[in-house]
This record gives sequence, C-alpha cells and structure tokens, in this order.
Amino acid sequence: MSTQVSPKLSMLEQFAAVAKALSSAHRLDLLELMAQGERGVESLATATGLSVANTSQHLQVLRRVGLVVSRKSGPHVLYRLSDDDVLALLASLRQTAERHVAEVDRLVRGYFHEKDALEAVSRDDLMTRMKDGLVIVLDVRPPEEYAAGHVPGSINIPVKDLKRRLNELPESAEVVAYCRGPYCVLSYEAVAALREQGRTARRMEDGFPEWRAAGLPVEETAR
Amino acid sequence: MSTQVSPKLSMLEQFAAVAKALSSAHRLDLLELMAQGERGVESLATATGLSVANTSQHLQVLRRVGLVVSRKSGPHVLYRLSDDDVLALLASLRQTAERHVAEVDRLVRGYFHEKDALEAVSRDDLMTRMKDGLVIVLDVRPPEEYAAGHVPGSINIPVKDLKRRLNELPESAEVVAYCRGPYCVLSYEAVAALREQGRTARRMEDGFPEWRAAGLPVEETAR
DNA sequence: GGCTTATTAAAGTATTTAATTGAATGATCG
DNA sequence: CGATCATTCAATTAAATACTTTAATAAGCC
Repeated sequence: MSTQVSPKLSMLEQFAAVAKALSSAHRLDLLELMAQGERGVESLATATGLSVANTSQHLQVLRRVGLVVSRKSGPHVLYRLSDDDVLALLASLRQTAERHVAEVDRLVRGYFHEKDALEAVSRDDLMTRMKDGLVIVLDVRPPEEYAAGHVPGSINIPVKDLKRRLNELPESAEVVAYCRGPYCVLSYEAVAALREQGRTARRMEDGFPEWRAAGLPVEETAR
Repeated sequence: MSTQVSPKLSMLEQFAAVAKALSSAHRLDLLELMAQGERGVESLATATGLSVANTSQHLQVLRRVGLVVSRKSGPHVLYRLSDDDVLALLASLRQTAERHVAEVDRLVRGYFHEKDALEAVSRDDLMTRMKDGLVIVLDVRPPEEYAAGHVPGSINIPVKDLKRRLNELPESAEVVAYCRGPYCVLSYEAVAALREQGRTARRMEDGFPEWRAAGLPVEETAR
C-alpha cells in the first residue's frame, strides 16, 4: 500500500502523455489523414509536406501512446488509427475548441465564408435521398483517399479538377459534396465553385470518417 | 481566396493548443479538482501541492484556451470549468488512454486491486435504492469539495477519518461510496476499509462531476 | 489615502521538444 | 547472396516550456 509516487499522478501522467501527442498541429494533420484510411509513411509525408524522417518520428509519437497502430505490407509500413475511440477523442477536442477558443470561431467565420449559408445535409437525410436517386454524391478528396473507402455510389473529383471535369456530374440532380471532416475546406470550395456554375449544391455534414464511424455503408476500390 | 498560411493548419494549431493545455499531469489534476466545484487559487495550490504562483500560471494556461473561466469574489479569484464539454473531453481522453495505453492498464490492475471485485453501482441504480432507503451514500472527498456540491442525503467522511468516525454510519444498510471520478482512489480505499470492518460496501461508478453532468439532483451546503 | 491580502507579471535557469542530417536496419527481389 | 528500397535510429541545433524567485498590481478595509 505504499504510495510514494502517488498513483493518481502516474495515472494523470499517462493521460497527459496522450494529450501531449495530440498537441502538435502536424500530428493532428496526420491523424486526420489516417482517419480517411490506412496509409504509408511516404504518402503521409508528401500529403503533409513533412520530411519522411520527421513524419516517421511523429508517427512513432502517436504509436507510443496507442493512438495509431502500424503493420508491414511488403516493404511498406502502413499506419492507421487504432480505434474509433480516437475519432471520438478528436471530435471532442474539436468541439471544445470550437466552443471556447475565440480564435477558432474567427477562423470558421472568416475562412468558411457564410458557413450557415452553405447549410449541411445530415448523413441520414443523404442516405434517404440517395436511395430515391435525388442527389449526386461528390467526393472531393484525393483519389488515394477515395480508394481507401468512400460513400457508395459517390463520384470522385478532387476539387482542383472540378471545373475541368464538370461534365461528369449529371445536371439532373442536386450535388452533395463531402471531404475529410468538419473543417476540411475542400467541400466548401466545391460547393462554392458549383454554385458559381449555376448548379444546386450543398455539403454533407462532417466528412467520410464520421460516415464510416456511424456504421453507414462503405465502398472500397479494389487495388 | 489566398491561403498562404493554410487555414487548415491554423485551425489545427488551435486544437493543438487545447491539447497542449491538457498535456500536463498537474493541469489535469487541477481540472479534476475544479470539476468538483469552483475553487480559489490558494485552495487549489494546497490541494495539488504546487506553489501558488505556479498554480496561477497553470490556471492561466487553462484559461487561455477556454477550458476554465474565473470570476472575482471579494479578494479571491475563483476558477471553474467553463462547460460540461470539458468534462466530456476529459472523459474521452481517459477512455482512449485506458483502452490503448498498456501502462494505464497496469496501474489500474496494480493499484485499484481487484477492480472488478469492487463492482460499481450505477448512478441510476443508486437513485432507485436511495429512494427506497436501502443504501447509505458516503462521500469520501474533503469537506470543501463536499460543500461545493454533493449527492443529496450523502454523508461526508473523508477517507482518512473513516475508521474513527465509523459510528456515524448506520449499520442497517449497505454503504455506497463515491469520490472525484473514475480514477479517484479514495472510494476504493473506503470500500476496502469498510469491508475490513465487516460492513457491506460498494463504489458508485465514476464520481461526483459525472453525477452532476448526468443532470441528477445536487445538494449544496450554504456557506 | 495608506495598509493588508491575494493574485498576476517578469526574469532567470534547467529541461524538453521539433526538425534536419546522415547512417543503420531489415525486408524483398533479382 | 548481395543490391535496393522504405523506414527508423542517432546526433545535433534551435526553439519552447516548466518551475522558482522576486516584484508589481489590484481590490478591499480601516
């Protein structure tokens, strides 16, 4: 029953270690990418603009506290979130920050122009309308992430190719765009671009990881 | 539409700042104490064993990211959690750590001996049994925290005084003990001590902040 | 208005942390 | 069985953080 180094503190130190792993924008960026699906080190490095060695180190920080797990596949090491718990933790962090940090509010208002004007479609609504053939679902993420999993029946056009490939989207129905998550700007930009072209378009709430975490159907492209 | 300093990164930096504020065991300790109720700087300093100046600095780190708010009352400054969001975030952090950090598991098993043997009573069960007069509810936190809010009808005996004040607990009913939260050792110790004395005793799940957050009735001692 | 008390600010020192570079590991494939 | 590739390790440097001590502020009280 000796308690020299208070067990409470050692426990809190473990919690603190997890929080510390989350306390870097680059690591949060990596986590958001991995939330889209399993990915290799080099691919994560180019997506984030970090060096490979640096990326590897960040990934190990995340692995050490159990936020991600890795496995080898041929010569590559693939990383993914260890659990949906991690998504929940990230969502909780976002929500708290959104509610309490004035700066986040400013960014949301400033960059995500007229956020409320681009009113989001809920996942459930989208499911219903999809079944009825009333909407076209547009996935604006990079092809790599689309391949790792996407909303069934969605069309993948990265936002930068949107103008060029507009003809791939039937004009018959409203377009609902989605991307990585609640703060992913891509879907906002897509909606803005589509409206400029006179199309009817809205965003889906949140993004693909939340869709999958909600237990909704997911389609994968065979590799 | 210029995006020199990617808005995504600035957003992530805000989230990272919140995580960083959580990345210190001492600050988590302070948060757990404030989860019991509003408290002054000096009182928090003595409870955590930190110097007053250091405590003040930690509190400001927490305030800067909006996790706590403060107000003046006479000569004192009182701090409290800004929102139940914060409780949810802490719970999420705990859950992730518990599930993924082997060390936490080791600590839980090692210190909280036979955790499962001391099976916890759920809040709802406790409510029902309380109404039927079947249990005595024991609050083992320090009187200060008890005064700031407690389960109605509970008896406050800090765990260190338990043996001495055993006679204050009627022998007629089972005792259910609670303290600060899921990892607060006090209630485990209380249950162990009571069982040693031949009493029937169990823990309540989690602790007082979770009780309050669940919207259950709370009693305050007038000051 | 000055005095007391509680809190915060500032400055200094010791530790940590992030990123870069270059070398080492370890598996796969010819 | 060695060559090649992806990844990790190790060492370095620069920047950031935690805690202490000492000084300043601000509010209440006589």
